[in-house]
Amino acid sequence: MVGHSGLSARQVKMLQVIRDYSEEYGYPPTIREIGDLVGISSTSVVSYNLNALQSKGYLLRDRDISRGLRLVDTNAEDQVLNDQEVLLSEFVSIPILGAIAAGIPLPVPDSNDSLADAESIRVTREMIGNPRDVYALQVRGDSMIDALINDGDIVIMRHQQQAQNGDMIAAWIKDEKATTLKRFYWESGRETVRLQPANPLMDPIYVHPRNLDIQGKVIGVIRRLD
Amino acid sequence: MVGHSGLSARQVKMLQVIRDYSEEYGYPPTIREIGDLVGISSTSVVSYNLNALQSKGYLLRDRDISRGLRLVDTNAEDQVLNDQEVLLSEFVSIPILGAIAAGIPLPVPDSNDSLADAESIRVTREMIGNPRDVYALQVRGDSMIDALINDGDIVIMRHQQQAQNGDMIAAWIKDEKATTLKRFYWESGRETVRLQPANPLMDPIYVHPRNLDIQGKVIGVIRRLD
DNA sequence: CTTGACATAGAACATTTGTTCCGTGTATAA
DNA sequence: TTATACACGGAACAAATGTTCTATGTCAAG
Repeated sequence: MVGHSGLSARQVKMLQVIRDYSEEYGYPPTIREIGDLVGISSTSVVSYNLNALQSKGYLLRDRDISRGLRLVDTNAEDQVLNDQEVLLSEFVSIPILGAIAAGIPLPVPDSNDSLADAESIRVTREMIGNPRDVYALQVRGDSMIDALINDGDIVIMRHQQQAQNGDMIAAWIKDEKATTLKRFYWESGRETVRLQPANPLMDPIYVHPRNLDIQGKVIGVIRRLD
Repeated sequence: MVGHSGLSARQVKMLQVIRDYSEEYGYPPTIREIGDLVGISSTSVVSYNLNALQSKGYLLRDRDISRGLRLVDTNAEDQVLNDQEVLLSEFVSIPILGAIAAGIPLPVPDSNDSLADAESIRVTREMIGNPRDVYALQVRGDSMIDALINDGDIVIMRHQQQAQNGDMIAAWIKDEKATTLKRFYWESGRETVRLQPANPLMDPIYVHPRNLDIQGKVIGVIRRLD
């Protein structure tokens, strides 16, 4: 930066401060902000020097406009943005077949559910692996809190009727007429199934296998906040 | 003009008006000026739509700052997209910058974090909106249970230091030297911030704004079960 | 020494400008 | 129907921010 003849040290500094501030925030500083950055306690002095700078042709002021400063010496500074690299990848469209809540049975996918007429969500393939028999459900209400799943979340399921130990499953408990999402463990010694909430603070429940209807395996949860 | 998915016609026009105005005057327009140029008589409606644009990632607002608007530059990104096929825009690769846990500060993204050397996760674009300043963190431990987020989950964040009411944010609470994920609410009457856990059974905590360091906004959670 | 231009500081003031609050209409779901 | 969420409009409010006014000190010219 050259050619600041006729400017006081203070005015040069003010110009610099205005440039830096504008660069950082995308809009010019206020009189008080300039004062703070340059070390001037009085707004009138800042205004005074801004007028001086204007009359010397270094900037323009717009009267009564907050931040109404325009640097005349606008060197176009091109900011280099670290743009996110966009990569190609495979994806799959998963139909959202309906809702899931504690009190209602899960919708069961059948061949009538074509992708065409259902709402759907697209995810990358690595999210789900093999897309066969995969569908999604939207969570209604907060009855799945124990599974760390909240209203509005989308649960991605694979339709299957068996489960292995440790699988997170969606199950219909017949006695209670309730749907639940829990991890499945077969307690061979006691001939019962232990359903373990994801939340470690919650206690597991034990059900007889005949009282249990496995609806599918949870293979993912997607939560979109806005 | 590409990539205005999810915006109303009014919001698209607002973006255009803000761009043109900033270009012409060197500083952004006020709410009332935007209203005049777009044809909105009420300042609250302009503000309302500015907040919508912010939550969709198109700009940043600085609270209580006159003309406190920063356009997020989608230009560079669009440039990349135009070079490639449209299909590429469906996916975004998000760098996983590190871990998040209650007791450790969050990693802060900077320009050194290139996509090349970080682990990354691919998601569909509709999951995150504008990919600028977006990064991901892997959750370690179960200290985020209150936020319905568990060990191994991946949290997708947008780096920003302000928040609006209702935003789920990642915050560092200085007193307690702890990171937390909660919904942000400014209690204007009490001059404090209420941090509300996602789990409705948990009580909110109240912190003084000076004791709070907003690290970013949570825009998504991804959980992969195997 | 006195005068006047210049530069400054502090405070009061006025305007600009963002925020909040209340009400309306509409579309959708219960 | 009723309830709810969303988008909007208008007005009052509060915070921010620019302007003005008075006063002080310096310095060179008369």
